[in-house]
Amino acid sequence: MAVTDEAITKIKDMIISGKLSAGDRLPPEKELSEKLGLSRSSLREAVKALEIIRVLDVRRGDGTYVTSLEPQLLSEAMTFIVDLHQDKSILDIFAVRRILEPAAAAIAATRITPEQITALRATMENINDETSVESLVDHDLVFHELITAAADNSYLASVLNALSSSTVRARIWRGLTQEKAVDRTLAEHTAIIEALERGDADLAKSLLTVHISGVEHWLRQAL
Amino acid sequence: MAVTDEAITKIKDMIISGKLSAGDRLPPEKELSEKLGLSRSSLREAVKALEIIRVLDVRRGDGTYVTSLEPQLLSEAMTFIVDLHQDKSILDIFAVRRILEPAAAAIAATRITPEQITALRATMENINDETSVESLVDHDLVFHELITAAADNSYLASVLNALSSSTVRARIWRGLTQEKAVDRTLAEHTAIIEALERGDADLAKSLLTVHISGVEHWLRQAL
DNA sequence: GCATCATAAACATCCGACCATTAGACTTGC
DNA sequence: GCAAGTCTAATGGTCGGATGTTTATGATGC
Repeated sequence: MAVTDEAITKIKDMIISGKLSAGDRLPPEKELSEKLGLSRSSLREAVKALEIIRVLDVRRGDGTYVTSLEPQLLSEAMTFIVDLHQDKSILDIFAVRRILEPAAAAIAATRITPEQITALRATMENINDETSVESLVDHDLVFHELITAAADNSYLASVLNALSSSTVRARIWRGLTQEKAVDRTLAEHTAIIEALERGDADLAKSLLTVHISGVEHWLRQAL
Repeated sequence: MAVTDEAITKIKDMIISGKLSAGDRLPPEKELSEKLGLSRSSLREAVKALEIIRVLDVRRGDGTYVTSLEPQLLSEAMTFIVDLHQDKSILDIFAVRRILEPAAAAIAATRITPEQITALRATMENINDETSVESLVDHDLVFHELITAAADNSYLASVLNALSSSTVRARIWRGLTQEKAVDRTLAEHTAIIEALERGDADLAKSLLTVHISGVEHWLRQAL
């Protein structure tokens, strides 16, 4: 194994074993490189790799720290990866979403707060036929993130958010607007909000399944 | 943004835009660094970061290539990340598994092949009270991977495999053996195989839910 | 045709220098 | 005493080049 990979493994192990905890500061690059027995250049490659997957947080002029390792950071790292995979088999990704998101909605229905309902309704305002694709994507992102957030499981939210990154959504919404399917999508969103508000987990789950399947169906014929 | 991060973004964009496709070879480090306007050292940090998330494949003495970007590679990258998160909220991770794996089993029940059934049974052989924890973990890994593989959705399998990495499993099995719960776990595995063999999707789904919930329950009281 | 070897290309590693930024100590002025 | 500004040491960011190691490839000889 290359020295850089060894360094990555060593740092990873230090975190898993608890020698390094969330928020801890690593020794300066020069010192750590000597300790691990490699050059600063090679160590920096290792640190950069761990930085991109949100394990380390490098602050210039200050030092390098272990991130909070919160689930949300998993989402960022996963999104980066999924963005690169999306063209390969977007339908497979959608199939996973179709499993997770209805389940998330069912959980959300049992514990969503009035404030979250209000926030959901807010995503529906000021949307009409002239709304730009970018704006539609933004609202759609917030809508679905609010639902997954209401399910109160950060990992569930992370995986879902990564699987439906804004890059993926953008391409889909572009298609939806061309197909004049925006109205239908918004109507489904409205129905979902109402089900959540009534605490009807079963209906919310089914509505989400229908909602996602609809987009999936459009995708299937568009490809 | 630092030059290294710019390089990461540029390479990523080249892949997303299609200028670089799976299997393509990148220009030599020296040439690419000049093209992107940064030093070779900095470029190498970018390449290393993309290598660890399985986007680039660096072959010493040969060159650097874009990986196949197959879903399985997503799993490797995700596993690396999840390993670092596991202590934070393993119960949340289990909750996601409890959603995904029963759904995967239901799909698997409709399309599993006799060969896959045979392979599943094979994971049950030679297991008894003296079997080491490491061996139990291995068999358990194969058992669940076979089910997710039978569902025939690489992304579903990738996410599931990452969420139940061997590191996570190892700790759980250590607990299970202490609790003398190995027999029960194996009995549940047997029941799942039979349901899959009969093509009973509904039962397979429920059995998986029960199976995972059982472990979840043990975990909840152990923590 | 096949095995062996020589060569060049490409990545791996290291070193040392210098730049840019930051946190924190310090000074200043009130 | 306190607030604002300043200075400095620590730390990461970037670079260029030198050298080692591995691999692919073509030449060579049989």
